[in-house]
Amino acid sequence: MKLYFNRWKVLLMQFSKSTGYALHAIIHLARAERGHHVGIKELAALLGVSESYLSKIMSKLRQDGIVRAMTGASGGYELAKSAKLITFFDVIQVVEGRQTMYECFNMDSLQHQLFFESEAQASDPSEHHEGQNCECLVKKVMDGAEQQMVHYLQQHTIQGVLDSAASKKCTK
Amino acid sequence: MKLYFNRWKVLLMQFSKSTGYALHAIIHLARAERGHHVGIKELAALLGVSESYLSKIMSKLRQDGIVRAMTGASGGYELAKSAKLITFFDVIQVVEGRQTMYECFNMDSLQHQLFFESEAQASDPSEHHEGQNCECLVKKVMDGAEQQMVHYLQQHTIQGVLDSAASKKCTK
DNA sequence: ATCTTTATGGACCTATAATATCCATAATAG
DNA sequence: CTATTATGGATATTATAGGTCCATAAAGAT
Ligand code: SF4
Ligand code: SF4
Repeated sequence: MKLYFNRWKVLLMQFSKSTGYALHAIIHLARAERGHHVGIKELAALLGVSESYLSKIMSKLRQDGIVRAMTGASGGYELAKSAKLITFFDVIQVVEGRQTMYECFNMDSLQHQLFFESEAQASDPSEHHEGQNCECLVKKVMDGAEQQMVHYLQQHTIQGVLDSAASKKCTK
Repeated sequence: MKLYFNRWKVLLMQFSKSTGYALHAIIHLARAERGHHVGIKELAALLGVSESYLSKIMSKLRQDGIVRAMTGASGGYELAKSAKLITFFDVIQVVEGRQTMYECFNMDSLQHQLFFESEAQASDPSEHHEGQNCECLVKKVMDGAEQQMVHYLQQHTIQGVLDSAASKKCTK
């Protein structure tokens, strides 16, 4: 029972499950008391994911300075800095990477060259991407869209979510 | 030569190449004269992609009312509406789908329930997602971020890019 | 010192989405 | 009727997401 192109199971352009795991793990750490280490066992059980897999994600978070880890008995993870200083973007970036969301698929394509034909006679086409003053508008719009999202994610911290949750209390 | 987890080739959260193809194809159609049909051969050659593959994408664009198609000799594609009325979002949505970018990975997880523990004693947990007034803040931030991007993409039309390209002329 | 607990990182595996090709069929102009 | 062009089904290929297993290292407890 495979799904074919016309019935395309379009799932693209989604955050990975790993991002969800990372966010929820961080939030749990933020709720723990200062100085207390939370083990991978506890985290994995909480999120309903295997310890092996989650440990890979936690390890990346450690390498990026979001959390601290300690081995040995009564070891585990804790936040490396205040939850006020950890934005959604920080966490997401660790898992999803740092490339731009839209990459030009073919700079050698005929159309790409046509896009710069206006005054491409004088200089060589590849040079046009260096200077900031002469950028392709397609790419510009796509990058602009990404920036909108990034900016929003940079403005929302883990602490912010905790605070709102505490104060709001789901007013029904 | 495989890449392993620690060297994760993080490419996630990117627009697909298909989106690039779709956008560039639409732009080419917008530049063509009114009433003229552009064949898949021309488009595929222009973008440097196979005719078979591009035709799938064009077919989806047709189903969504972005372009019109005509079979037979001197057939091909043309825009179904003015380029002023086609936003980046319209095109992207066809290829990338319509789901939200962040999907909750596990509503049965212990943490999800903890998040709603505040007043979850009275009613059942699954009901909390129905009402708009009591939404999870993690999900809310993620959806908010998506909305920022979507809104931006909805404000930029294909015609807008063509106009800017014509007027600006890469002022060096 | 030795044992136990816990994180780390390498190698491997599997499922699925993204990308691509081939071909039979339908529709249209001339 | 014929040449041309889009359509859609079936299939193949490749890359990535998602997940497992195990040997090793580090740190606390005995
Ligand atoms: S988006 Fe612009 S710069 Fe990128 S390939 Fe297309 S025409 Fe070239
Ligand atoms: S993001 Fe919120 S609603 Fe979604 S699974 Fe996590 S706690 Fe539940």
